[in-house]
Amino acid sequence: MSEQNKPTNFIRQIIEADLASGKHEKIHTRFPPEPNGYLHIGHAKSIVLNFGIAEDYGGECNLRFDDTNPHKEDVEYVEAIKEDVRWLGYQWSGLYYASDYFEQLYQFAVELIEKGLAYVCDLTPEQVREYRGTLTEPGRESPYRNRSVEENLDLFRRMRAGEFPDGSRTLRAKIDMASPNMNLRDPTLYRIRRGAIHHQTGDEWCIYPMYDFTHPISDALEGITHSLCTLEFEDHRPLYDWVLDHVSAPCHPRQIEFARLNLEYTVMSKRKLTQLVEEGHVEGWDDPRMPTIAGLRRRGYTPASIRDFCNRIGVTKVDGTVEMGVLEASIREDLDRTAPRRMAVLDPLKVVITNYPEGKVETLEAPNHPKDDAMGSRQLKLTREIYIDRADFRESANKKYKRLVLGGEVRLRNAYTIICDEAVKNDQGEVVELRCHYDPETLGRNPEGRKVRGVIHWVSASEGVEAEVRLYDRLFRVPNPAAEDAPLGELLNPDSLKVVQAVVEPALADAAPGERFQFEREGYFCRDAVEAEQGRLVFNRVVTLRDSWAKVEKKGG
RNA sequence: UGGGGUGUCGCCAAGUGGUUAAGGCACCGGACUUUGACUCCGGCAUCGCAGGUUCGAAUCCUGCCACCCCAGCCA
Repeated sequence: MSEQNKPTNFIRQIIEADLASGKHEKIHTRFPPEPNGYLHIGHAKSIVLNFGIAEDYGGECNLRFDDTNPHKEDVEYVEAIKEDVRWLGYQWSGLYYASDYFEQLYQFAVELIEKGLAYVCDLTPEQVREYRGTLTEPGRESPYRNRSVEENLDLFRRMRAGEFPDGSRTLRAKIDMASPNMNLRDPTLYRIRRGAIHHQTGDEWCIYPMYDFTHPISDALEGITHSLCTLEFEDHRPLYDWVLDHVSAPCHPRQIEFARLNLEYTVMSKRKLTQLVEEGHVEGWDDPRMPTIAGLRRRGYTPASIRDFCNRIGVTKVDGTVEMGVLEASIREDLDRTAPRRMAVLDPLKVVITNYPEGKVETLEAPNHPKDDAMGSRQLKLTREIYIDRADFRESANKKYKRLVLGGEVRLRNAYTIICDEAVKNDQGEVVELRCHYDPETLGRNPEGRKVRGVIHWVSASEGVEAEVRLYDRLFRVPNPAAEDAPLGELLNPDSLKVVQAVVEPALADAAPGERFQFEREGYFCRDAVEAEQGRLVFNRVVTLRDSWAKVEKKGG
């Protein structure tokens, strides 16, 4: 897989330069999710970047939960996130929580107060907003801005002691209310959250530090060398640096921003993903149509394919949108190499092979992979009655159609050729059964004097096994749902899931949960692990095969 | 109308004054084929616009234009 090709990007170039110049001997990165939701493919980009750099430069990467807002967070998410990171194939050097640093953070805040660089402000949230000014007008200084160090120290201590109600006071940095950068207009450092039970620290604290104060210090305490985050934090970098410049932190990591991932035909924001789940448009966070790691996993994506995808799309500061085709190409490339082949008929049409003895069951050997003998083979069962896919028969067609037509001949994959003699119809004129005869001389060799161009898949009617197959497609009908005005629910692709009752070859009956196959001529499928717990045989379509016939057909083939 | 960013093929993305402007995905031809798959061969851009500097510019300068982000006691 193209995964071996070492990625290069502007961040890696910075790191290589820092290593070459001796600025750093060892690189230390971190992946810092807030445990307030499930990870998605956009997080995978960050994970592959951070852990990939640590791997490639002999450094380390921490997993750190940015848990400074107890209102939104939960242990359920920390466990899910750990599982997802591991599943993607990474092992963190250190597992930390920003909440591990609450006491140290408090002391650093005290240090700022003592330096006259932070103050307790009694403005209400509404007043703070008014005082902040606008994008084009400077803000005004808070009337509490010049309290004495002693008073600030006292008030901050009492904030911690729980003496003041939520929203009544904050600790603010004293920077510049006229700064063109809004983040520098005396940003909030601490707020009061009295009733909150934090998932790690319980009720030990009733004041909580803000991201802008917590993040640089957490990075510094862990000895992070390069703090990689997304573009929307570019404006926060001056504040990140201000904090570290004014506090006695052990080091000063460098924040570097890159563009977050946008993928066509899906959404990535936590709010919208939550909406999909809560409004019942999908069955849950692990619905195979979701761009979550859990969803992709259940769909049948491999960790390697996701890593490969992340390396293919690169890392830059350009705010772009990647086509689904790239993700699909990654999983196809992986599964083409690794998935055993099987036959499954998704839209069964019965075929009676009239010259095949009734009751006979012939065992045929079929390779698991056309190009990899090491993958072995499995047994097929041929009988007088079989199923083929409806789409593989037409009463008549032009020469571009290579499948079965009335009077025509086609090869049954891994078996004999058959010639169609009759199409039996019901009262509505629909074809309900085909009567064909086979050529016993064509097993493993071509018939004399004629060329059979088509090959179709099939399954024995009596030996085949019934299975539910879920055909997934893109969740939305528009490339960029987030940019539309209409409610999310109206932008969904009505065909994002089609459930069919299929007949699959016997070997598929004991597929392991999560096991992946190529259903020949159809696509890649994976046995649904959740349904497997109930003993149900359900397959999810990971992705279709590339289909050049569909293009020919569309053009009038 | 303030500040911070970004503009190279349909999509992603190399490129860091002298290269025929990498590569991947997609697309279009063709070969092969017991998967209309895979594989293979071939095709596919003058770099947002306009000026300027230079023997030479996607790369430097100037001026425009377009798009993204910022006014949470969210991250």
